[in-house]
Amino acid sequence: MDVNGRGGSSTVLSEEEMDLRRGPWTVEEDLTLVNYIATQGEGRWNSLARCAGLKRTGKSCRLRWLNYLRPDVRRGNITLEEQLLILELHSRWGNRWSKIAQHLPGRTDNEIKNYWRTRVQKHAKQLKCDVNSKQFKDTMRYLWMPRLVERIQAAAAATSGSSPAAVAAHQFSGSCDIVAGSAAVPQMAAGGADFYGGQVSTGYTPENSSTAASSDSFGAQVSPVSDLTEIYNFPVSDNQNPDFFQTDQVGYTDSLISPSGYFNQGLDFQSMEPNTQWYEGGDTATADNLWNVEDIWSVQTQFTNI
DNA sequence: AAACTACCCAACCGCTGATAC
DNA sequence: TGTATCAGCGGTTGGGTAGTT
Repeated sequence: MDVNGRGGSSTVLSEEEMDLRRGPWTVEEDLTLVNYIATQGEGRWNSLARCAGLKRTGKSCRLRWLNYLRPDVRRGNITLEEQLLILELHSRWGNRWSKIAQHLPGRTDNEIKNYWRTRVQKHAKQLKCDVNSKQFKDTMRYLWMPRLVERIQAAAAATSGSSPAAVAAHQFSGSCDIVAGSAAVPQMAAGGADFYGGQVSTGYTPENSSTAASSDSFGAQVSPVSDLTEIYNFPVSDNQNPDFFQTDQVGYTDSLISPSGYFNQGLDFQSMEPNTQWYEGGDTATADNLWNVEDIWSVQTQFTNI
């Protein structure tokens, strides 16, 4: 069976011969694609593109559907929980965006990749270190991630003491001696799949089209500065004296390199299945700027002294 | 107000592995 | 077995927008 439409009398036309369109999708194209998939299903993208009457490559149709038109595509800021997960999974798998995306329901590999390149790599650049360097990985592992945990915990506590997010944050913080000062604690897996309860629902509307409006019209309220910049907003950040920072952070620094520390144990994300409904409500308001220049330099100084 | 810069992200490109013939 | 085509992945780019000078 030629499921891909190959062979037979079908001829493969060049893009020029087919007068294929490129560039941004129009609302009409979006609707055509959505309606076709609604009735015929997805897959076999090249034949789908032809049968639907779209002057696009199958590749383009697939990408548009997966990254934008799918009803379960989640839009808006990357939440703190998602940031934490991305950092952890990237440390484990590297640039395996698709694999990482499987653990963030509703997020696309493209979105995660963009997040990483625009936010995370920017900070590596600010720290004047390679994103793959040990220094930067340590920064992520021992500073950003614990700080994210703190913020998740704080956010959860502020909203509700018994919400799934609050419970999760409690469990998560309990597993981090950097935050809670305890090493003998349950790991992330203790929270398991219900670490973040909640539903993903972002229905497509014509307004969502990239051509109908700019990126911020579909709710992607992106912070002008990296989400991660907030991570180092320590109380001492206003103090320009590096000695003050180091003195104040002795205990913290010690815990960072504690062999029994939480992040030495690592997060047990392996127990998390793809498509797990793990976030609550979509906290899009918390992914904002946290990290100022002084903090960056403080961190740099700190690591050069470890 | 205009010019410039930085940022974000949708879309494209090139490659690889899988599959059908 | 070789070839053609497809799906999917990661890397890259171009355009729009917001902020700054």
